[in-house]
Amino acid sequence: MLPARTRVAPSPTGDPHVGTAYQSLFSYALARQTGGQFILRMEDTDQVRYDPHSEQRIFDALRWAGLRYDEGPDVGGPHAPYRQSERLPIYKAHAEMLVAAGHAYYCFCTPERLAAMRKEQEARKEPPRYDRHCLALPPAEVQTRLAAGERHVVRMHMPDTGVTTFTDLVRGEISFENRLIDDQVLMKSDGFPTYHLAVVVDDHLMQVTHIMRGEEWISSTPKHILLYQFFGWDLPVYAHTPLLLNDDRSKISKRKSPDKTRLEGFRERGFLPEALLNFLALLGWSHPDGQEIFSLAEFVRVFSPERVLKSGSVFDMNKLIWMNGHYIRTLAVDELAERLQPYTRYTPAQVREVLPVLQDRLKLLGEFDDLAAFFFAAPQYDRALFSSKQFDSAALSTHLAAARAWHAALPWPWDKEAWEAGIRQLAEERSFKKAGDLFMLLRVAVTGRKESPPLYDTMILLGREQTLARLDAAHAALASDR
RNA sequence: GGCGCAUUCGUCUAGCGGCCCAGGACGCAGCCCUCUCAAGGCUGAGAUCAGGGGUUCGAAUCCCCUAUGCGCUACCA
Repeated sequence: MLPARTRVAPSPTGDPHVGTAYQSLFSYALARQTGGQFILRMEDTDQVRYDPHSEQRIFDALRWAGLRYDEGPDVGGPHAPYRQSERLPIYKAHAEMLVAAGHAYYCFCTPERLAAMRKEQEARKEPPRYDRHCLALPPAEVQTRLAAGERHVVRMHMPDTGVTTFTDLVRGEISFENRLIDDQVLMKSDGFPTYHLAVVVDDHLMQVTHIMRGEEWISSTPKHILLYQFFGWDLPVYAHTPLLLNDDRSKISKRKSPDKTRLEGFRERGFLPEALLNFLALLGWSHPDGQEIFSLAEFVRVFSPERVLKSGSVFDMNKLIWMNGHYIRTLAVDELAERLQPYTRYTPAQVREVLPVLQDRLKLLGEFDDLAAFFFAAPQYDRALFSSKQFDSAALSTHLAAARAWHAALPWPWDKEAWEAGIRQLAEERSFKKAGDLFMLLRVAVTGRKESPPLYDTMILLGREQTLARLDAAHAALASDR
């Protein structure tokens, strides 16, 4: 395959969106596997929704995800600028070319007239579309109104006949009747282009060969194709990917899925970018061998647009969390410790020390401190955790004292086999119904929790002094609570 | 309303005419391991392949119709 030039074109309108990473993933893979380039372009043509901080956050989010782009606003490239707001003269010139050729026209209709028109159309059960009021204006009048500086837009003059057909790489042939397509606004009255003009002009000028985008764009594609034809340009290849869905199967949205849409949210909670990317890849594509776990490099190698899925996928947070845990388990301790640094208040040495017993229990990096806390600070005992069906707190208290004395007498370093045998024997001597009950008593005493890594490992990590101190503290807590 | 796209276990999917009375993954249940929680291993429940017509010796797979869902229908992308 010839080198593909692909692009992702987010709008800097707020929080970096998961869809940007999702779309980037496929475009990135296609560019990389063909030895082409992947481009980032800022579609900042909406002055109303524009957020000045958004752009930098998008750069950071893509960098975090590991989706390196070859050209973009912050890295430059042969087709700069990569920010649409800095390309206004280009769009203006192209819009004028279209007008000159009769493929577009000036429109002076006010928002009020447009609104009234739509209302009427709706009342008559007609599809809402522009009535071409300004197409009929005499050229002389257009010139005088333009010269007078009257507010206006440029509209695309759609053909009244014919069918626009294109072959989508993932869905096959798709056709639209030209006469049913509205006369799309190309240039807004504020001098900015709309998406439709800007995307076509830029994709052509930037020599984009493959356009991969969400399926919500399918119905806009004929407008874009017609523009290519009006300009006399070669068409790019289109491939529309399935949508990411909310649990109710509607297009994923911040309002319905606040925990799934913000890219920064995934980072904050401690998802590994490789897990997120792997998961997203599976939402829009399937591996030819049915493999579910694969790296970005592997994805780049085996990706093919033909295997892109056709229907939208519900974003299953549960599975992502599972996958994140899986990736965490595959990491070497040193590597994991490093990755935990932004998420923990503990030192790298501390993290490395306890990680071996915590790694299998970690699903999100952000949960590490909660899991590790008892290693580094004496627990605050929750009296309820000590409750036993068999013993009252007085009895529990004496058992703890006995266990403490037994540990104190055990030669350090404690041997695992000897230690465990000792605990079991002690449980029997103190007439515990199950040895496990004694283990649990000690677990709560040592960790302040009912779930923890294996007791022996935990005590060894804590050390003799700290273990004895906690047994004392628990004993005191139980004794004072009467 | 119009146009478009889609439709296999709860969810993500495999399947491109016979190997499928449908396989895998997450989740769920049980068992094993086990001092708890995880991790891991095993087993199981779970889909009349949206419905109806065709085509064919044979259809989840091809064709048509219907239904449903979703997307678009802005001087937002």
